[in-house]
Amino acid sequence: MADLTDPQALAWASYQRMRVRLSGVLGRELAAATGLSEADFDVLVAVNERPDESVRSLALRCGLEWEKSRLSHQLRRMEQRGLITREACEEDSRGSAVRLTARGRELACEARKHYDAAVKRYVMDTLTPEQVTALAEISATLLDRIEVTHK
Amino acid sequence: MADLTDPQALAWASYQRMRVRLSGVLGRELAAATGLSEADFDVLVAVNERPDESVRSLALRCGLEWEKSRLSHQLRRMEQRGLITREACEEDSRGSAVRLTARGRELACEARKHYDAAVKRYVMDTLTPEQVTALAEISATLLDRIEVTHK
DNA sequence: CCAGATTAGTTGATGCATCAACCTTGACGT
DNA sequence: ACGTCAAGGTTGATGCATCAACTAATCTGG
Repeated sequence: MADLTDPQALAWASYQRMRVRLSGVLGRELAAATGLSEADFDVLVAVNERPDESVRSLALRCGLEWEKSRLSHQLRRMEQRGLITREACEEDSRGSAVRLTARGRELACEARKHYDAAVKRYVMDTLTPEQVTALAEISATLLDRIEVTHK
Repeated sequence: MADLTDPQALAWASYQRMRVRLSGVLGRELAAATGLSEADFDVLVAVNERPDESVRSLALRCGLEWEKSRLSHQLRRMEQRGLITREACEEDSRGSAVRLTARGRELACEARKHYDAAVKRYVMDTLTPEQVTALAEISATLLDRIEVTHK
């Protein structure tokens, strides 16, 4: 129950700084290249990866692990900008179905290319393969730890 | 210039998920324990760690690596909630100096304890020492990579 | 079949992050 | 000195994230 050791504190500080800077540059490059935010991007990709024409909000929400109000607000903004459309859902008339517009589909592909390239450039080409593996394992371990206590 | 490999894509997905969930639980626990946001916390700790009574906004900004308008907005909100006070700066009459209120100082200590304990619990006690070291190295490497191209 | 509980989704409010525009004050070259 | 320019900070606008309250449709037990 002791405090953090010095190396631990330094490791944490370094991680925090990296996390902030990295998502900063990735978000900025994405916005510069496509005009999309990361939230836009996540939604577009999630919808586009589906084989079906349209996706239920519910399915999106589960895939993204977002709160329902977050998704609702986000979809409203994206609809206003002409990236998606929303229509009634057949199976459940409470639900709604999301469909990409032509522009939405186009941007989804474009953005995916830019984003993956940036991840490659900033992360994958910078770390050794062993480090990439280590990062994956660390992430998986921490995720487990979180999910153990938070149901 | 190829795409991400499958393991790379999985590693990235895992990292992203961990990043979101971890800062989620840490932020939530901090808020539950103290009523502070992470932004509040960062500012309080940064001010409190100074030996001096009051700190210039400029110094804070550099330490936190925040934009000036971000800090200004944050300080306004914190002032309204009675965590800090702001006064004119002697050396440079453009500047402003920040001082913690009694409540601010108290919360800073309280929050630090809770936060460090949570980092220990979720991260340091979960990873092996080697993994902590690896994470620190990975973070430092990525930070270097980012700073090479940006600035 | 119906009453109560769940669930899908929306809405409004608030805090946080960023951008651009602005104001004041200090710095500097001439 | 003085004119110009840069720097410290504030403000307003917008988008994103979360919470709580709400509506409407579905499910479930009796």
